[in-house]
Amino acid sequence: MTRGPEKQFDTEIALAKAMEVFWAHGYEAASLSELLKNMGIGKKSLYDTFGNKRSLFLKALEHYANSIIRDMRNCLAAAGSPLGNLKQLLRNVQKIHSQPGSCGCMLGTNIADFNTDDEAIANVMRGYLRQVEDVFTATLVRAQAAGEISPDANPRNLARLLLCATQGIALLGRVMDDDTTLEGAVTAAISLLDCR
Amino acid sequence: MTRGPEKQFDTEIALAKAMEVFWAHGYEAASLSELLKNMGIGKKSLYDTFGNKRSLFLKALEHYANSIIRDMRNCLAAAGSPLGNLKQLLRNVQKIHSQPGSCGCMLGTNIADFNTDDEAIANVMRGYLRQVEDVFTATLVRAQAAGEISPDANPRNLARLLLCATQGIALLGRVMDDDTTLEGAVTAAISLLDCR
DNA sequence: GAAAAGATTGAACAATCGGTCTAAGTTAAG
DNA sequence: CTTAACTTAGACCGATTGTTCAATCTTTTC
Repeated sequence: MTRGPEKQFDTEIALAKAMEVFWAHGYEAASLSELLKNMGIGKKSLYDTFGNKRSLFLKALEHYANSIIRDMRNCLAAAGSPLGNLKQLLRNVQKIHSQPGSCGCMLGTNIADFNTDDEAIANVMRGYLRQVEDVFTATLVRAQAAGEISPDANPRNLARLLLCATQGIALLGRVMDDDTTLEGAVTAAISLLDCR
Repeated sequence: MTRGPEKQFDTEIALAKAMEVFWAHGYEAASLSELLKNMGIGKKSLYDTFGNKRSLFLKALEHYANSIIRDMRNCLAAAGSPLGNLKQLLRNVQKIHSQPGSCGCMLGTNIADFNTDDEAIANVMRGYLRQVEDVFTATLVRAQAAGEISPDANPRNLARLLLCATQGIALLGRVMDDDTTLEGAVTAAISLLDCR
C-alpha cells in the first residue's frame, strides 16, 4: 500500500479555506502567502496537491458553484408554492449580501477579476451561470403551471433577469453600508413577480 | 510666468487613456507599465501630474462616472415618454455590454476588485451608485405621473432593482459569448415595466 | 535496521510590482 | 549667453509575486 507518512492536512478543508480567500479577494488579489496562511499548509504541499494557483482556483470555484447551486435547488424545490420559494430565495440572497463584510458572489467577483480574454476560465464561468439560470427557469415554469405568474410571461427571460439582478445584488452588497438598496431591489422584484 | 518647456502631453487625454486601462482590467490588475504604455507618458510625469496610482484611479473613476451619468441623464431626459426613454436606455445598455470585448461597467468591475474594507474608495463608489439610482428614480416618478406605470409601484425601489439589474448585465457581459442572456434579461425587464 | 516513499520546510528563482530619484534635455526670462 | 524652471526618459529601489527545488523529516515495508 502507501508508504511514508500520511498527509498532515485534510484536502477538502484546505480547499474550502482556499475558496474563502478567492471568494473574498478574487483570483489576482488572493496571494499565495495569504492562501497558505489560511490553508495552514506549506508551499510545496500546495503545489503537490493542487498543481498551481490557477488549478487550485478552478477546484475552489467548482466547490463554490456546486455548493450554491445545490443550496438553490434545495430552497426552490421545497414543498409548497414555487413562487413562494422563489421569493424566499430572493430574501435570503438579500440578507446574505446585506451582512457587513459580505464579499459578494465568488462567480461575479471573479468575472470582474479575470481577464476577459481568458477563454478557459470564461467557459467554466458560463457553465455555472447557465446552471443558475436553468434552476430559475425550472422554478418559474412550475410557478406558471401553477398559475402563480402570468401565462404570458416568458420564464427563460425572467430567469435571465433574475440572474442579472442577483449578480448585481451580490456585487453591490460588497460596497453598500446599509441594506436599503438591496432591500428595495428585492422588494421591487418580488412585487413585480406578483403582478399578473 | 512659467519657465521651462510646456508639458508634452494633454492631461485630459492621458486621463482618458488611464481610464480605459482601469476600466478593462480593474485597479489591481492595471499595472503601471500598461498604464504608462497606454497613456504614452513617462513614470515621472505620471507621478508629478497625478500623484500616485491610487489618486490617478480616483480621477479616472470620477471621469468615468461623470461621463456615464451625463449620458444617462441625456437619454432619460429626451423628449417624449419617460418610460419609452427608459426602455431605450435599457436596450442601449444591453447592446453596449453584448459587444465582444465588452469589459463591463468600471464601477462594478472595481467594486469587485477593491478590498471590501477600503472605506475611502467605497464611499466614492457609493456616491456614484446613488446618483445612478437617483436618475432612475426621477425618470420612474415622471413615468408614474404620466400614467405609464402603475400608481401602486414604488419608483425608488424599482430604481434600485434597475441599478442591480444593470450592474449584473454589465458584469455578465464581460464573460458571455452570445447576447441571448442579456437580451432576455432586458426583454423581461421591459415587459415587467409595461405590466400595470 | 535498511531502504523506500511520501510530506514538509524553507531557501532561492526570475519576474514584476509601485514608487523614487538622478541625469539629461528643453524652454523662457534676464 | 547664462541661469533658472520645468519636463522627460530611464536606471534603480525594496518588496512581493508565483513557482521550483534541494534537503530534511516521518512513517511504512521488507
